[in-house]
Amino acid sequence: MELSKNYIPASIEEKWYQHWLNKKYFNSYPDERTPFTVVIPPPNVTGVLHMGHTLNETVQDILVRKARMTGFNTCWVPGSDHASIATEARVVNMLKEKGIDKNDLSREEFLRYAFEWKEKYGGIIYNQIERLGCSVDWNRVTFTMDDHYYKAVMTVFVELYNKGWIYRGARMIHWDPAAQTALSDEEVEYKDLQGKLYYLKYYLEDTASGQAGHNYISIATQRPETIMGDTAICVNPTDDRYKHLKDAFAFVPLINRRIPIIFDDYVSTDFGTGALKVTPAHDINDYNLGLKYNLEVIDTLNEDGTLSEAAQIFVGEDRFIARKKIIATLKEQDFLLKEEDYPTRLGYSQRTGSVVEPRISTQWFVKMKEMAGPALKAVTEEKILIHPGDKFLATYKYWMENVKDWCISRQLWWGQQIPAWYDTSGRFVVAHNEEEAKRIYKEQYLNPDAILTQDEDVLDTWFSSWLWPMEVFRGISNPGNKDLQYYYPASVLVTGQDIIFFWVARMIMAGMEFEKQIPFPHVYFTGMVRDKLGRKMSKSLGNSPILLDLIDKYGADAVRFGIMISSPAGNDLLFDENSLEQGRNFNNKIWNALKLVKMWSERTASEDAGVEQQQSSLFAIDWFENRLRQASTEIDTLMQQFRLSEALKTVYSLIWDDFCSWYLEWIKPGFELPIPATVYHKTIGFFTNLMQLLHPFMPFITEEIYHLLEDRKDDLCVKQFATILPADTEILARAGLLKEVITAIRDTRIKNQIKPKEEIQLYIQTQSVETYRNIQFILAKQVNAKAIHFTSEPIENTIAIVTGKDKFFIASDQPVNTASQKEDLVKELQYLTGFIVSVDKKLGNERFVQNAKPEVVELERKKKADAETKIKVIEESLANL
RNA sequence: GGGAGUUUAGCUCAGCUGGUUCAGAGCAUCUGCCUUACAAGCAGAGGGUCGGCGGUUCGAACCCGUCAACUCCCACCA
Repeated sequence: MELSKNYIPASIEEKWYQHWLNKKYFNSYPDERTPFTVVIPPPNVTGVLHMGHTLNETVQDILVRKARMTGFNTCWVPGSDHASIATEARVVNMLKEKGIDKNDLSREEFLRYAFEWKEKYGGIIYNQIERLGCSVDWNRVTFTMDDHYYKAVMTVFVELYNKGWIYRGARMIHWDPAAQTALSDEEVEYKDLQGKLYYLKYYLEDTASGQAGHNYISIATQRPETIMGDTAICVNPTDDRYKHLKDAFAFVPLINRRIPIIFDDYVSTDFGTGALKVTPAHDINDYNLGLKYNLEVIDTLNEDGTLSEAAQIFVGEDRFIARKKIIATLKEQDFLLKEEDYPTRLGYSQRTGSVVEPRISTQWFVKMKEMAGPALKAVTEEKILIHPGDKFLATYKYWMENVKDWCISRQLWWGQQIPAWYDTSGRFVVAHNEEEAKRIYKEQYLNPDAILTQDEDVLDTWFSSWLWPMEVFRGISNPGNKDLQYYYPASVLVTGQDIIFFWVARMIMAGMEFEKQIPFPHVYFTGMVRDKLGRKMSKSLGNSPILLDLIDKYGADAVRFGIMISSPAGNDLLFDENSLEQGRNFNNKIWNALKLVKMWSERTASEDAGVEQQQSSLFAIDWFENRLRQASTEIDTLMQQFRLSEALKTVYSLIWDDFCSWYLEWIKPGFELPIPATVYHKTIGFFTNLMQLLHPFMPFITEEIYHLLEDRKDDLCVKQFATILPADTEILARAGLLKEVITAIRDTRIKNQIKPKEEIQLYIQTQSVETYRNIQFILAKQVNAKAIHFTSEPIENTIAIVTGKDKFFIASDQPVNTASQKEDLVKELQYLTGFIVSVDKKLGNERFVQNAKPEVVELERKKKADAETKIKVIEESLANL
């Protein structure tokens, strides 16, 4: 069979994914095995997967594949999230481009468009998950608006409502004027920016005339466009500047509304002018003041962020334009005292990016306090472990302890419609469906003929996502079913740290509330993917690569490798295509190793190699066997600790360095010579083991090679890992010594400008000739020695090297440079002498000998002894020069 | 304003219970090689006051204190 020069991923990836699907390896059904369950954090149906998803899915697939090969019944549930506000925004835009205005559509018509969109983009996402090689159970695809899911959300809403944990009320909420909907606190992102503080004159009432007098009170504000909503001025009661203003009134500039001056210690005397304009409709603090002092609430903004009729002036103007115009007007009419720069923070809608407005609005809320308790306990009692823990534990705790009620209603169409039905007078009932609503209404209000209409609003996306680990197994819609019992709780949740509050915390709450059980015992937080300069990936910066392009260019395995190798656990990942290149190169390295080994297959022979070669090969096999055991143990441990990047590095180095650079070179037969059959088969076995170790990380190439190495009926994908045997450290140490000798001699060759092709004569002066007997063949080959001789005397006119206790003499055609040799040896000698001084200092210290552990002291003694013998050997060599 | 985290080679990071796996890895750099799998490769090398200062200890990258820089989260001061 002819193997291509380099590894070509495309057709191989396609072939094996299809094969795995045909074999139904990814489909899971409850059985007697222990389950390993992972539920995908459902990507939004709004678009394509970004690098954050790529990292996330790769991590999950590694864990799942490893578990599948370790005897677990693995079930990885894929799916997507309807992403209410984000998707609706996209669909509205898409319609706008087609010349369709959402407002001209009925709810049903709009939803038809939205579902079309979902079909299209959901498909794209699933295709990408497939291309990455994710071993998800495609029979279990779940969408957060599936019928059963919808039903589950209704059930949960009704249950919590009946428990008194969901309520409806007018509250100050964050309003997104672009999407024209309420937001939860979590959906608001704050950004620091440079704002301006405007100092305005509010003329005081002249008590005699009842009109504005000449005196004024100066007030600082960032938002002059809200003055028309002012209903009071507030100062601190202890502020001497304003004590005389008790029971006084002032007039709002431009509109001349008469407002009282009130006193409350909420106002700080040292900020601005110490006087605060109170606008209850547009500021949370002002709202609270308003409640306290029973102030009028004047909402001067429309839902779309333009000024309302109540503002009286600039009606219909956008809030930001209105601000500019008002400033100009205030200036003209001499109300503006001064303006100054002021660093401030503004809240932005996470989804639409527009500046949010605090606004009083009637919405639905979930009481969170009760649910926070058990969810906090689950983590503090370590029933749920967060990885990496130290970073997030405090954040999680703080949030749970200070959690506020959750605004769950959204003025959108795309999502689960709130199951509340109103009569014409505003009375309402909450029910699973309209029929039930009618029945309940009839019982409650004794009016069978009332016309009920359902609440227009839908629920926050996260109000469905928080049920994900349960409802993907129909846990809410079909309580206690077999799948739920078997698969829930999931084994691990892998997600981004940015949604710890949106999703993780709430899933834990929901799990504890509805299943009385944690949803997962482990949470693994991946970092954020940034570009190589550390910037966030964004469309506008153009630094967000397209996953499918990367897969086309490098192959899925290389993408997985690249993103994992540069992804330290829990830290942000600086994405650099360079690392994908490294992954591609790794593919080629493996591919070429395969080519080498396959070449030998045509030239196997019975044991007719020379004795030396046979011995050497046996040594190499013995060593690699144990190295493999050692590395496998390390990899296992690392993976259990979720240190996947380090585990991958270990496999990488095991394959590239140990297997390719050392082992294969050691057993490589001479040019066009046959290889002993046993050595060949051992090597195939090792190669297979390596592919198995690597498979969770790079599934495609490993499966391909698994089948190219030998004709097989089974597949690597489901090949179970064998029990790892303990490694023989003695053989590992001997190989270590051999490598050290080889490297030292190669180094010497280069330093002495001995051409790579030139063969040398190597003399070894050692006390233990036996050590070298069975590795002679390897040694000679690796340093390009024509022959190896053992000697008891130094050899004249050669280059001498000291490694450990042994001396090596290199005879070559190159003239021997005694001076440089001498220099090297003297340097080494100086180092060792200094080393002994420091060790002696330690050993001479009584307190060290007394306090340190005996092993440590013993070790120091050994160090000293070793150094002393080495010094002796070097001194001898120097004497000979 | 509150809290958490980070600081080790040019870059990205390991370094677990203080002591030989203690100063490491990968990438990058430099030198030499088209050596019979691989130049997307091979062989070799250089590179660090472990952020600063102080302390504890026989012994500190590691523990304590302090200062500095950076990052993130949370918070209603107009």
